[in-house]
Amino acid sequence: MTSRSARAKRVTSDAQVPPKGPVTKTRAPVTAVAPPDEAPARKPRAGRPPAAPLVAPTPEHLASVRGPLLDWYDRNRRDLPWRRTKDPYAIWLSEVMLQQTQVSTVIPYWERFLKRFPTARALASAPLDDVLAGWKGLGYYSRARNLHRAAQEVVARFGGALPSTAAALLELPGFGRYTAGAVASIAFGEEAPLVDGNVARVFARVFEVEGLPGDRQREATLWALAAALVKGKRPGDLNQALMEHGATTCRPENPLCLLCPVRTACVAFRKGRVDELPPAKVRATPKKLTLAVAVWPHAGTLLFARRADAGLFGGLWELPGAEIADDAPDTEARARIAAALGVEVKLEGALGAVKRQLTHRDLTLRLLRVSGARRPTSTPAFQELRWCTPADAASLGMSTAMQRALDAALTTGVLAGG
DNA sequence: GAGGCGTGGTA
DNA sequence: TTACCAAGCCT
Repeated sequence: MTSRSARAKRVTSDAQVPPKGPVTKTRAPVTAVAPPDEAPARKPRAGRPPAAPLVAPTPEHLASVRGPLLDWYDRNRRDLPWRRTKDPYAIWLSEVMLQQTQVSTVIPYWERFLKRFPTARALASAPLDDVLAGWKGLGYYSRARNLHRAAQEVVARFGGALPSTAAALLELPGFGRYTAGAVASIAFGEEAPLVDGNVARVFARVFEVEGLPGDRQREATLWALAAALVKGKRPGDLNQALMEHGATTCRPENPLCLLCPVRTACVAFRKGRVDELPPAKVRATPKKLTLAVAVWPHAGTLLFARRADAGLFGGLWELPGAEIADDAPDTEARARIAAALGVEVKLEGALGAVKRQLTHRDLTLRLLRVSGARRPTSTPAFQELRWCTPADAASLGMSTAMQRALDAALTTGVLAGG
């Protein structure tokens, strides 16, 4: 069996990207995918470059997927906490947390967060700082900022009640096509389609949708399929069934085809192409990012800084950091920190480094113990500066990377004995 | 539209 | 250890 990792590609930043085929602005040929018992009819137009076919399934083929999938879902659905509520706000929260994040990771966050911010109104009236603290460690922190903004908009424009259509939801910050479809269908019963990574994979196999992730034609095909399939009863369950099926059975690697409820309707299964659909995403090599991080003890506290809202770890607290070259000497690192803080600092010693692997960054935090005659209380490089004890810092919104750096710094005993 | 944006699980 | 990957959105 071909493993996905063997097929997966990785490009370095200076690698040549394979040239894309000639682009045609004319509509690609429409290919009807025949039900598995019949031979597929493919009629690419002569004289044109091959384009991803727009899959147009027959009503029979759709029905042969829809029914068995819903039956399977009724028997196999996982008992997830957000499936026990009909509260649109709670469902919305689950969908945002689940973006690019696995179910098992989300569950404790969802329960904690909902307890702390039980309604859209409660969330809207909370300081962003508290919201980010509730998101601490979950990653992709712009989700929390957008959620907070959207809650405020919901209160201001809709009296605290989430709008009930995908079209209206799409106007809110943090709602893309997927999340709008998910909340509209699951919380409000609208026949709104959704396509996530799971659904894309399921469709690629069942309907033999070609093309790489991100390809426009492919995306259009997937959304058209989702829209066709969701028409009917229980649209929310149908959408969840698709995702659940993709997450548990039609997995990226080692899919459980023998347990698959739609095996007989699956074109890839019939053709033996399950392992080659969908093609693996081409990922860029993470870029190196090195930050000099200031460990500045004073009277049982350390200096913390709140990052700008945009960009990496936006709005989060940190030991004040400044970007440096990977091979920068400590003297240069000290200078960068001094510039960021707007005061002179003295280098007291290096406290080692913490490395973190992000999806897109190879992050190194170099800890430098510093001191200074003038202790800063504000500086343009950061939204806010604050001198905190470790206990104070525990309740700040902070990335896991910086939490590790802080733990490492405290382990060295910088605060011991004042 | 391609790249930025986190983290933890898994093989 | 390393690399891939997961219920995407924003610019």
